[in-house]
Amino acid sequence: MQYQFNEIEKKWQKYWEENKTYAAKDNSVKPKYYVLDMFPYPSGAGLHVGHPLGYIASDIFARYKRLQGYNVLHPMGYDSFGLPAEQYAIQTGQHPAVTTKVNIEGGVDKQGNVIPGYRNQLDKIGFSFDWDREVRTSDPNYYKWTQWIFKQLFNSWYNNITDKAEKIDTLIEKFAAEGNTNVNAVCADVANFSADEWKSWGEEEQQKMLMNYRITFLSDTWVNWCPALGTVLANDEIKDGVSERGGHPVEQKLMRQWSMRITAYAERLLSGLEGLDWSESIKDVQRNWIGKSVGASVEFQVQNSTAKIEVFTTRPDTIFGVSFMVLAPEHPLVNKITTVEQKAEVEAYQKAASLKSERDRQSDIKNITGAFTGAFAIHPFTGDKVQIWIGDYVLASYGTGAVMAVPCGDQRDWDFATHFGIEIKNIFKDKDISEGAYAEKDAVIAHSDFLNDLPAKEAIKKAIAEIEKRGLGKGKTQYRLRDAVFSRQRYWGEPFPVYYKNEVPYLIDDKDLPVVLPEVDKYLPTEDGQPPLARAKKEDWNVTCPGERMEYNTMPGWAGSSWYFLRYMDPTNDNEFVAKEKVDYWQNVDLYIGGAEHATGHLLYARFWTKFLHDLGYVPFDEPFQKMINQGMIQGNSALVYKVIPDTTNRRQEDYIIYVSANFSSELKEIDKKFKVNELTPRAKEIYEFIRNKEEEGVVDYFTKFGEEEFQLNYSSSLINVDINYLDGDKLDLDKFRNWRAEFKNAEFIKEENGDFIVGREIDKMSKSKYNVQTPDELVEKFGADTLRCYEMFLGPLEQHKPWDTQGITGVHGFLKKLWRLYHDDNGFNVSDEIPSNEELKSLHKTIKKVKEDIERFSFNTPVSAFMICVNELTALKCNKREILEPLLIILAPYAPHIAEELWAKLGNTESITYAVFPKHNDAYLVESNHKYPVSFNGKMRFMLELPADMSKEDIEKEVLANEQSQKYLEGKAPKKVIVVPKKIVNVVI
RNA sequence: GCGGGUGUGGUGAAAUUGGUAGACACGCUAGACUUAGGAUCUAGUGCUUCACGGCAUGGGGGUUCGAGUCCCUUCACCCGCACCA
Repeated sequence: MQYQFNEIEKKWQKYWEENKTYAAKDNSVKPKYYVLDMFPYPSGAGLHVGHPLGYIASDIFARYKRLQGYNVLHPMGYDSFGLPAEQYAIQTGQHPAVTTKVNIEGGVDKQGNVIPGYRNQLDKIGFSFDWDREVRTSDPNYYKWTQWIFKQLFNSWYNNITDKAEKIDTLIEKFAAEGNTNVNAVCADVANFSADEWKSWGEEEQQKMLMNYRITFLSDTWVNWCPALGTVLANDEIKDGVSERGGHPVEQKLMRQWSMRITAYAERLLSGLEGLDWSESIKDVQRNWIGKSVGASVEFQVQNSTAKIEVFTTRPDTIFGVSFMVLAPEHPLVNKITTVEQKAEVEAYQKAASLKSERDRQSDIKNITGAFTGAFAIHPFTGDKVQIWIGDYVLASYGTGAVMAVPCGDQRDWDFATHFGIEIKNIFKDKDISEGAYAEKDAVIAHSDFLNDLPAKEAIKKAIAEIEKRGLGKGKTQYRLRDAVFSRQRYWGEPFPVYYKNEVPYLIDDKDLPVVLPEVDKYLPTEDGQPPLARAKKEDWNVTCPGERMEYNTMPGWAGSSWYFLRYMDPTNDNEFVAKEKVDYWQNVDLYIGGAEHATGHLLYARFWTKFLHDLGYVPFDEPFQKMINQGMIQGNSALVYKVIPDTTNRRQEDYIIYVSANFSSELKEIDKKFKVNELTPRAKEIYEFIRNKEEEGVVDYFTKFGEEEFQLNYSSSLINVDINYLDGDKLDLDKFRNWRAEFKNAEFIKEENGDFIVGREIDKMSKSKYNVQTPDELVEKFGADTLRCYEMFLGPLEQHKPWDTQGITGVHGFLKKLWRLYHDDNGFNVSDEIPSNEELKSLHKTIKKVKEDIERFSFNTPVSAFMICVNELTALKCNKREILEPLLIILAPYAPHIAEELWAKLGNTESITYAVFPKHNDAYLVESNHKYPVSFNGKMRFMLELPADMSKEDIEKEVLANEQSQKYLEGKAPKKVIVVPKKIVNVVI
């Protein structure tokens, strides 16, 4: 009886759906476990084999946890707002909501392409998702709550004293009672005001003041404007100076935008990483992105001026080494302090710097440039005059846009000083700074007054104390993290629950949420450059706008994905974003699986929102994802064919395109240059003759003749990608290839001796344009979902990147067939109730032990091998005993749930295997009476010796030395030492 | 430059605490059965040597009775970040 995987899989997928087998219970006596996959964007291209890799791993873990008695939450949904659907809408006029629906549910797109649909593709793989909890960020019932969270952020401020976000009401009370003098908040630069002043202000003025404190706030900020996409981008959406999506140029533009005061959370986002079970590299990326530096801010008085220059330094211990100062060219003080003599030079420099893009400045770091302002600052301790320069190695956007330059301790300052011939003071004891700065923090300070003889680390503390004592500045911590821009000038995103009255923003009432995305005539900006939503008239919106207009921006992609894991706990709640008792039960995500590319985007924002919701008491935890695994990328394995077009002067070359099997590429090179026919290697001669024959047919001359029997082939060649579906291994199916496109119809092929045509290989990203996309659907059709699941895991460690290769899939498929045969004979299902032998029990129990241990350490590839070994052993033992075969199904079920269910049912079980009990291994079956000792001499293994497992060390030593084989290796000498490790090895040292 | 990661047969890989390196699978070779579905089974397969043996976990060194595993050093590739004061 054959293993009919297609029938079995359809049957069980239907059963699971009808019986809601994977529905999670919101209250249960079982312990909870939350397994989540990163939110997918449902693109029209559909799934390729790389996408489900992580889903398979998380599904195995979810199923394993159910078998271990956990109540498992394992949901799936869609991050369905986003650029591709909108770009498609701009091109075709089709509403992005329609495109999105087709991409998820399947159908035909506007150009007539059949879209399989994410959901259909996922269903075929047999995932144990609780689909009743599905969410889509573009669903008004979902984004109602994204808008609600936005309102909470708007109505909150960050109190540095309590170190958490608080309701804005508490701030308003303070303002009314005592003004802002005693308020310690994360906010914009604001002047002090009294309670009376506050009360004297009108509504509008008060609102404007509050905007400086709100956690989401409206302000004019320099943003990354991407003209091609017609929108602003966050820092994490830019890679190498161009937009991450599409690779378009980005420029700086001052725009009125919503931002999120994520900087308030910088310290907590940093320290919170400690307790997370994430990879070191992702944590490092986040640490780097947050960029904490501890130091001091110090003020330098400008000579003959009231102006002061504030600098931030991490090395206040080196303050006596300051020999000049550098301001960013954009620094506001530059124009004030520059002397008349230096004015021309400084302005020229400023102009040159402003013309350079951010990217140019960064790529041009070796070129040291700057200009002297002619002004001097007074050193706060020594009273010395120090020159003030401008230079574009100082960034306007970091710190105060100014540095105190310490050339002996900072390489950039050293380079600058050396280049412009500025004095370099050495304030380090016994350090040579003639060749470069000494930047390590382990020096001892010298020539520095009260800091002399102190090691740097102590000097830093002392310097800060002194700076504060003299009122020159204070200890300060600086972060690289910037507030996150939250507006997008796009259509397909969450509308803000905001309207404007006199250009002051106000919130739409909770009872009127959601503010639904209005219909517009076009998905493009208006003629005067307003975002697409400006096309909607006031009455097109579902809410009555109490002001003159609604907000025209929409929220960025990360809005919906920053809290989706909470909505899965309570997806249909109309009264709250998530009910308290549900979030109290489910808590945070126990295991999160997804790509590493979201390190500075989604993963940081979701942590920020979680901490914020925690501060307001809405969620009981302040980290969303406790453990995370980042699956590696599956790369495409492109197939390349060498296309050779012999050139002639008098003939259309396309008539004679020749495709050359990959193994001939070196031979092709032989005839590429001048050659003599009789000197060619046999294979190269083959090509020569092949083309020569063509030549005679066509009266053309592909070969240039140089002398007697000396030729050179004239040709142009290129490598073309062929569809990997036309391959069998590396062999190209020539009939399929000829039928692919008209131009291949009459193609000529130079094949291997055995008649095969071999393609070249290259590892690329999997993409349609390379014809190297493997869809899971094809493999499920051919081999079944269980095979695909096991194979994707069998490929190697989850985190590792690996090229896709279907070669090995037959091995995994064969294993499942072999498993099937254990339960069947020629007449059908046949399992006996006989008592199993010790050998059979041992095989099963060692597999139980290994599979459990491996899954628990997230080693998903090794259990597949363990299953194979077990099935091989049981096949060899001809074991068909229930007591072995029934538990085997349970441990296999997470990997191959369909075949497990089928055989489980055949064994007479009436309930799904999903909630069976994962068997416990019994050590008694694993103990061996004998152990085969590898016997080594001087560390080299020479022979095996089987001895009783409980034999004493002394007896083992005697047995080994008495063994006749040992005599050969001892060569009559007495051993110096014999190392015996019971049940491991014996090593004889001679 | 800084940070993180990876280097093991023809290929994907295994070896969890230092203890038989290469499990399991692909591929390949030979054979059996059947002569078609990409079926199934058996044997072999790191390199080298006729063999005894020797050599092998990117390279070099060290610790150890014993190192893929620990330490030092070096090379290659991949991924982040990058004038961050």
